Amino acid sequence: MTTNSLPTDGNANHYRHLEQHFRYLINQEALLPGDKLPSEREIGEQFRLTRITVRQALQTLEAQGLIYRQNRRGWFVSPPAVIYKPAQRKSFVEYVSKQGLHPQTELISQELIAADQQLSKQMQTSKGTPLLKLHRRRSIEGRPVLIEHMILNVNLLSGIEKEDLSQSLTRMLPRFGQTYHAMDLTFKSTALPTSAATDLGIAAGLPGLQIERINYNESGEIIEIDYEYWRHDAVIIQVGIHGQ
Amino acid sequence: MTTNSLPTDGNANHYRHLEQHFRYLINQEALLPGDKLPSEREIGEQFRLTRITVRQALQTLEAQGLIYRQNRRGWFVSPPAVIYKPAQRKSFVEYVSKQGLHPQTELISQELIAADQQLSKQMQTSKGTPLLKLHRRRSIEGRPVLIEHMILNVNLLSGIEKEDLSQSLTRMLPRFGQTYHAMDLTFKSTALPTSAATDLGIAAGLPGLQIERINYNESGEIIEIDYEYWRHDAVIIQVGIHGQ
DNA sequence: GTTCAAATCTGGTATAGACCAGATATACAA
DNA sequence: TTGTATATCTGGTCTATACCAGATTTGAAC
Repeated sequence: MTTNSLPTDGNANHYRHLEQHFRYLINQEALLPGDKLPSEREIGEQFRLTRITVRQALQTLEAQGLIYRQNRRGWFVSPPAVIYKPAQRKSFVEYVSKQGLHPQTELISQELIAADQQLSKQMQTSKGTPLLKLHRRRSIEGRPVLIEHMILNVNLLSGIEKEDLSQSLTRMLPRFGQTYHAMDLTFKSTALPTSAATDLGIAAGLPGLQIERINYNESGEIIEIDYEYWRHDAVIIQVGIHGQ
Repeated sequence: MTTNSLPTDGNANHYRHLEQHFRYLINQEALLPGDKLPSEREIGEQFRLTRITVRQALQTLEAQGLIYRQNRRGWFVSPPAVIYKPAQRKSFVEYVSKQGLHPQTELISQELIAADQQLSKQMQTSKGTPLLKLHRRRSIEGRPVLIEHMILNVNLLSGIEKEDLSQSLTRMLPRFGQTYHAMDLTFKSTALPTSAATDLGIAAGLPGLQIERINYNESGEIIEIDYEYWRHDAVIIQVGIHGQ
């Protein structure tokens, strides 16, 4: 058999060098958050590496949260992660702004439905209860970072479906005589489901952080259940646990 | 230029089919937790795909937490994730066992040191305070899932360095007149640092979950600071937040 | 200037083949 | 039976090349 390839140098860890190169540029602030990296092909030419090797390096940097990609648009330097402290009960807009970053919320869809068997059980309410399903996308510094699927108990928030639902719910609740009192949180590091990945404009199957949040009012009724899918590199969670 | 390749069929999503195939086998329990998958080369032959394509499918399943790899040993089906509820203050051994899984702890290293400038600040104690650095690996069902780096204040736990430190600290503390009272937790989804990845026997740069935990006693002194690096697919975290 | 179709650029997916290092199994010697 | 050297297997890294689909830019027509 003839071989028509160059030597493969199969264990030289070229992609680690590339990784170091970009890590250095980012640390030195030669590349700033939001900046676009050269295309995979350009990087390959510059470093005399194949695209596969270049992609491996970029994917490693992505796993480390230093860069991210936008489908068929290119690779970009990640903005810093936002710190989320659930116990403070601040709205997304509030805690992102306080950290000097610029939040945005888009309403993707809303739907008024009646609770079926499964949903009524989940929401601890009776069958037929009116529920509002919300689907929103939230961005920081123009980068989509989180997809939200919410289910609200409209019996506790009657008329809420007529509000501007791209606004903060946390701030809206007092007008309906409700406040978040207790919440149950579940965190899980998992691959983003296809739909969430599409909404975030990234490739499916990338690692992400899933947060499930059940919000109770003072009476212990469920106001709202919230499923959030975050870009893995966009958030740091801090929780304090006190007393016995 | 001559072309000596077969058509590349460059957008057929073959690896999604492979992904579905194994997902199905795992769901049907034709493949059980801990089972070894065929080698990448065997899978490639069976499905007439290149190894690169096969690897892409396997890596996607890995991101979803369904399978994991051991360096140069092969791919295996993941055991179910363990649920960790920090507020319950149960030991690792306790909450893993309660879920019907088998925990193990290995002490990798221990070192008695004196607090320098930085450490004393971190531990909120005076310079020169004796500290114990622990480095442990914990496994579930024989699979290493977490690397722990701990720093203990020996002034609060004098003589602890003579104990068997592969045992549960949580259970050991009462003997030293200490109990975990409050804790501050920070969660971050990030790539595993090289050292942690090596200790877990996996490739560096894979996504993981980093937990930082600061444990306080009743007097508000720091007993211990704990840095944990978890396999991303090995743990689900649940926290309840109550009261204002 | 505005509109819209075509060219171009970018990442996504894929084939074919290769060498390396660590883990494992095998066979042989003591 | 017990080591131990060796062959083999497996994933890890790499070259070279190709086509596809969506995003962006370009340029011509209006």
